[in-house]
Amino acid sequence: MDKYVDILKKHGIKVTPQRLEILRFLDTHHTHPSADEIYMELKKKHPSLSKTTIYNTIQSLKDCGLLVTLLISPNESRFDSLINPHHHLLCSECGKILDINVECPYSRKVLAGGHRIDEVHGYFKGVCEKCLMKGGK
Amino acid sequence: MDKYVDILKKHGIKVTPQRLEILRFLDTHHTHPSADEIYMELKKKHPSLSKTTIYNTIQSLKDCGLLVTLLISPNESRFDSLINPHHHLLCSECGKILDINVECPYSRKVLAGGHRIDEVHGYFKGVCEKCLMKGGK
DNA sequence: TCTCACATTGTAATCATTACAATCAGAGGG
DNA sequence: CCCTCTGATTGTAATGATTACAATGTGAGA
Repeated sequence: MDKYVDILKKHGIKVTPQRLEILRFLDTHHTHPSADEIYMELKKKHPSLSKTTIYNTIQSLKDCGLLVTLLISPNESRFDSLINPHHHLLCSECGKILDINVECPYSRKVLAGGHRIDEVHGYFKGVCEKCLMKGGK
Repeated sequence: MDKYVDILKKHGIKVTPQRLEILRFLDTHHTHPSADEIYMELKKKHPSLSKTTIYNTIQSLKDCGLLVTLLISPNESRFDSLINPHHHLLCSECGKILDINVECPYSRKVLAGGHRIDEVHGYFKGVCEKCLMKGGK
């Protein structure tokens, strides 16, 4: 049986082909795609797919804690299937979003000051190593 | 002479009443307003103000390094006049964005891995102390 | 097989932001 | 003090991501 069927069942949401495809895509492509990128890619194999379904499914997966929304791109939301907490770098040259695994003292969702912390996001903006090499900027 | 006149001159951009008002508002109201909130507030005193001017000025101030864009709210950009780097908490109860002054090892724009870092953003999502007290959530 | 709750689809609405063209303003030169 | 010219401001229209909504499809359990 499919690994992703199990995951959906375990989280108590209905298993559908669309949800399976979206979950599989996010789990195997850690490119932090936008909703439109997911849509364009999956439409190839599943032409009747609707963009509304993308948004609905993203919401469902988020509710299950299987997905996080990255707030790094000014134009659109990017999505990342949740494995372990990590930070992200948006490269202003190539536009790619890279995973950054730095030690973060606040990843553990603990914070002084009496606030309750549910999510921790760490974003860097700059130029990635590859572009620095290429462009000499 | 006005403090804000000096700031604009020092950064080599033209001094205009609109820019002065927007800069003053951001410097005296650290509520992380959206473009619309700035617009609504300043329109009271300056009825001919255009929303395009808000966006243009925000861009100019950003280019000068006087302003940073917060991408913590899923719906819109929030703006913060830059004093010292700090992190932010978005409270899901009251919707307010609070400054969080925690020690962050990456605030100094240094990062291993060969990438060039220009901006560091730390976002927390949760419930602020005040709402926790009130709601008992 | 039937049924019903829930998922999917497509279209239309919403809303922040950007593009663009016309007008305005103010610093500097005559 | 007026002219000029560059850049700022304004208003309207376009863009594009996301959401709302209504109609249709589907699959698990009776």
